[in-house]
Amino acid sequence: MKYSKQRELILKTLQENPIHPTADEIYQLLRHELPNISLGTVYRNLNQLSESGEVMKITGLDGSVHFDHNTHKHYHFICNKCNKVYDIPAKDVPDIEHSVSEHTGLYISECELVLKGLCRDCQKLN
Amino acid sequence: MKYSKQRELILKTLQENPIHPTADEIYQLLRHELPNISLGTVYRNLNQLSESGEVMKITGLDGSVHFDHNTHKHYHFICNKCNKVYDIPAKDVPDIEHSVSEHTGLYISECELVLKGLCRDCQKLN
DNA sequence: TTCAAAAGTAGTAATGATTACTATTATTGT
DNA sequence: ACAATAATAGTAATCATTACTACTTTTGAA
Repeated sequence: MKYSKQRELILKTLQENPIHPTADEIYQLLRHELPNISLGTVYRNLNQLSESGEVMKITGLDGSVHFDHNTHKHYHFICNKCNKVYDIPAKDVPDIEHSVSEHTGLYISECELVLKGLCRDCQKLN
Repeated sequence: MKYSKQRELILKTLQENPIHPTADEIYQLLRHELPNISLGTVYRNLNQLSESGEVMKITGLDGSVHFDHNTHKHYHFICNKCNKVYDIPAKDVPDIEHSVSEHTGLYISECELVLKGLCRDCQKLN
């Protein structure tokens, strides 16, 4: 993988905007700095970066695809009211892989968990 | 929601084919019995049925959308080798909702879990 | 430093899944 | 039996994503 300014800025945008943006949101943000970056470039780089493990690709319950620069093991929560995506650290979730593989004999390599509900702010507003 | 033969057959197809088919797979299966059913009809009905809770919509880690007539609480596993989708009964998985809401204060209403790895058959073939 | 191979890019076209639209048909309660 | 309402087939439109192409950057060795 060769260096490119575009890839560097995509990664930087992702780090500076921990809002779990979509490819198009990153594209819109980047156009300020790099007016004629191509949307295809954003997709290509995000896919490369998620292949190489530098970013994480999250598919929401509605099928929308978000990207996350947090590569520590963690899960996600999407608020039904404000639609924000929150990180759930692995320590707040019981060990799923181990439990499932013990009960079923399956070998588990990946585990995606998406929770939905109301975040703390939106609970107050009720 | 009025009765329709199309919706009845879509539900029947889903029950008789517990392979977690996609909308298009259901469409292809149904064309044998109902040669000029429309793909749009399949989508419309699957969405209605998942709205009304009669079927379950699953988004795989790759974003592909599958449907499941099993409405008991359960999760899914997709084999990396044979690509089959398996049901994981809730009893094989620790109580995620409770644990997360205790640790985070979030109110959890939905919980989608998709695991990937090797199924028992594909483990043997290694 | 120079230069050619490899990888990356912008811009555009193509794809594939899903939804919207419309004129027609089926279901339902009275 | 009939009018209101919902559903349908078929087609066109949309949206996210990928593929393609001619051109530009990066990189490492001569």
